[in-house]
Amino acid sequence: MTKRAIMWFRRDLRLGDHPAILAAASDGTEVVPVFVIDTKFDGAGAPRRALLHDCLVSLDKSLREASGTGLVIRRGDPTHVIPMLVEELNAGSVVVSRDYSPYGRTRDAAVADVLAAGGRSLRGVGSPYAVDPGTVRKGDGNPYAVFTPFSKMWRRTDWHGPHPWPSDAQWIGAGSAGIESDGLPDRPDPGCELPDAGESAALDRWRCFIDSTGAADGTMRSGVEAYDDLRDRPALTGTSHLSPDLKWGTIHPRTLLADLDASGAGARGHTVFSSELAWRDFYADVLFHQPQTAWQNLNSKLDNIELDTGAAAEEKFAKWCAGQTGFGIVDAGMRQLLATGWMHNRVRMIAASFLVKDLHLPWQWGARWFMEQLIDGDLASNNHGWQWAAGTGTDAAPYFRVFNPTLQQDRYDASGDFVGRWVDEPAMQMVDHRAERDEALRRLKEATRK
DNA sequence: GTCACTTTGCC
DNA sequence: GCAAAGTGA
Repeated sequence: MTKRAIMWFRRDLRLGDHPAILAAASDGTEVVPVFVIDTKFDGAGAPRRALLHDCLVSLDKSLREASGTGLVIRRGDPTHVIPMLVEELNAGSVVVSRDYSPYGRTRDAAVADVLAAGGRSLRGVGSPYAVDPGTVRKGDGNPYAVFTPFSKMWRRTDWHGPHPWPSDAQWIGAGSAGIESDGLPDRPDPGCELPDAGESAALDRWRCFIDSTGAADGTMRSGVEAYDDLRDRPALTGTSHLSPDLKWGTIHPRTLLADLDASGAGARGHTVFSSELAWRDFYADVLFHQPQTAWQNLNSKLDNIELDTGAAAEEKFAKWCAGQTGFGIVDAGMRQLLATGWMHNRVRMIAASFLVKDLHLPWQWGARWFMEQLIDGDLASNNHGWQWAAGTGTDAAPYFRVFNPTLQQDRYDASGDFVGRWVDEPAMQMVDHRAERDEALRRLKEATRK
């Protein structure tokens, strides 16, 4: 009798360079492609759920083209849905790409327990990272707390090369006899424009970034070669825009790293871009070792810092969310976020610093807002990015490093092109940066007083 | 214990 | 150029 396995997709919505699919399909095993719309995420941000919807449409289409059979979609709690499907389909195992997020680990452990009770197994193969969380360690076996030494070790760690396309997989999915899919629920209204979603769109974006000779400043370089010069200029398309693809796994960082090696991008472009992938792996590693730091200060010494609360704080927060702070680059970024579900990374840092240092609000408020609005919202990268900006996170460096939004704007948007694109009214600054900087430093000193 | 280093920003 | 403290080797 032919063996059958379930390929349970989560945030790995592609067919290429996908070791879990290859593992599921080995020895002629029939593979049922499944995605569970987890009711736990019903309240997640509409832009991200809409992009997920588009990624699922694309994956379903790719499966149908490859095999004439589609993605099996079920809605519910995976700890119930997956074991039920195993029964229904008489599958011997369930194969997944490992999920290292706090919720993902809990969910997968629960699913594995239920399956084991029925004599079946949950098999984790691969992850969304070039180097799995927990792999890169110091000489004494402990994990790194600072990025630079982590990244040096990360670069010395071997990662697996890209995996081949699963051309001989025996897919048996929606449309096959006896296999039913609930189909996709209605697409949530994202409230903003979304980029093209899916694996081929991701590969197009990437090829455009490494192949073109048309860097955004008009020099005859590829995007990756110009990356070091242009990545901090929000008015330009100097970054890859692959963050939503990495979030949903429509492309894998392995693919990117291998292409960088092969492209002759030059040592500098290669190193600067790949270090961004190292940041992604680093934050996943930090969150893996300390899951509570998703929403709690990594540096608990700052737990008692004075923060604003009450109606006045809510009012300041609302202005920040709406892009009505009166600081051009902050407002432009916040409006870009509302209109597109994406924000340039330099501007994320500036907007985050402003919320924490100028408005004295909890970084968690900003992190939650970003998670609600971003199409690339990833718990590890987003929340540890916020902790970095707040000075509570993985930086040996100090809280007293305070961004000056005006100087940042002069430095990275000197022409005013970016701010002008989103803001046309005169600036009425809601606070005095100089005074709030001093106030932030005062609160820090008080909190860290021995 | 020492010493280099910090997605650096500010002045 | 300076500030400035914790990490990592």
